[in-house]
Amino acid sequence: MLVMTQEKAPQRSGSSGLNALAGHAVSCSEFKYQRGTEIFGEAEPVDYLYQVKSGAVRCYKMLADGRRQIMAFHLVGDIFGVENGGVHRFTAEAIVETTVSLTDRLNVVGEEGGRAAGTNNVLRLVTSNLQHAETHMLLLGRKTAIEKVAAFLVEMDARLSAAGVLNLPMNRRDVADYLGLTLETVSRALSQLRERDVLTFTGRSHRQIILRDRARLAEFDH
Amino acid sequence: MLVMTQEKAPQRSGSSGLNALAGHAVSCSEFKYQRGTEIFGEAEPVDYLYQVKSGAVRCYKMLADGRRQIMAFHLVGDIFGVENGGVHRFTAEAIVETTVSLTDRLNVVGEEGGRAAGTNNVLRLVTSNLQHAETHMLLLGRKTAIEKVAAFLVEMDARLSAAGVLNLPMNRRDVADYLGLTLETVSRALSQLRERDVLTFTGRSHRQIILRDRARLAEFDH
DNA sequence: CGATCTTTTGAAAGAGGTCAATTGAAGTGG
DNA sequence: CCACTTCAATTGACCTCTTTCAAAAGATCG
Repeated sequence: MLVMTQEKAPQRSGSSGLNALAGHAVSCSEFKYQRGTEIFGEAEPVDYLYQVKSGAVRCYKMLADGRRQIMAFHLVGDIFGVENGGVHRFTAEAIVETTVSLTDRLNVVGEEGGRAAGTNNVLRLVTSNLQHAETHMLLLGRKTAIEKVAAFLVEMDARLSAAGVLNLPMNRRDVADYLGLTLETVSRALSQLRERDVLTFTGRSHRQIILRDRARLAEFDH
Repeated sequence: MLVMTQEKAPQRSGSSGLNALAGHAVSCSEFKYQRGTEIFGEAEPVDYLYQVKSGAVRCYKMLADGRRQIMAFHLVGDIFGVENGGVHRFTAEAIVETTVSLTDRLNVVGEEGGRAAGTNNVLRLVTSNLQHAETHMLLLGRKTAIEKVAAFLVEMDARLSAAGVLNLPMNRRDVADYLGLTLETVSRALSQLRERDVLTFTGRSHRQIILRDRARLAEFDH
């Protein structure tokens, strides 16, 4: 697992070498991953901090028999791959063709040493991941299928709704593995919300969703 | 929620007479909470860092209709109550009579500023909480009832097994709310493990559990 | 256009939840 | 020490939500 395979090796893309983290000299460049390819794997050593420039990433854990739980989706602007021990605790994969900017991790920790006015970047990052995890545990442990799907739509709406259209990069199985459901149940919940005029699909793809009644959607998401 | 009620007010235990509330000079003292009382509530401002000296604490979130999800149990030695924003994201309660040592949070951050050789305390703390949350999401989203209960026993065994006896401070409802189950399902799973000779109860209480076959227990916990 | 992948939908089965009754443990006051 | 009460845990019967299995319709792509 420690060897970079051909499939997974990042391809350097030709764009700006500029630094996202209010930056330092260089230490940062961009890579492109084809859809479905692994960015890093569980138990691999941590080398970098990643930021999504375009595309989307899923981070997940798996059980021995193949059951998968997606901990989080990372969309444009999100930073991920922070660990404290030297090893990744989960796998990260590109959901669609994804460009990621790679920052040398030690360099970032160095910045933190600079201590910009009371709050430090890495701590804030980890804390916001923890916050998301806590909210998600409540969802996984205690919400019904329709509540889970509604909560997912609300979350995605806040993240990537452009011009009133929710353009999902992930498929139903990804959504299901994020919510602790099966893909059929996700599909049924979406159909139910459509029947009740909470949402519509744009003509073509069933991954483009228009939220017609956010108030009523919010009612489903307790 | 911001007012300290009589029930919830911590009782100073007989230790060092130094003042935690006044803030800076000395920043650590102990408080005792009766079982079932709140240590801090959701949306309350963050003032301190807590460490369990004796007893046990449950941290949970609730939905409007009363469904509860316990994010974590904190046992002797555990530190909890770390937030980055200024407000608690969940409620913390004493499960049994519990003594907690209270540390001024800013003071701790100050120490962190000292930067003890590369690793920083608060970051490590938050990261280990996040790690636990990630593992727990896998459990909540993808494990069966018996797998959840087995995983719970393995976790508790590692934490508080003394002299071969697991002495649980929490009741079945707490366990259920931790695992995303009902208390009846937890009870049934425990009975099933007992029937299969994986565990026994000590004569008296059903909160004292003897693990008779850790290897087989681990098989249930995938 | 054919092949593959995705999504939806239906029917049946199953895991866990709900409701209810019973037993057991713990604490209280006489 | 013994009723009496209360809380905790177990167990059973039934029900429901979600999963599983299967088929078909749609979308995407070479």
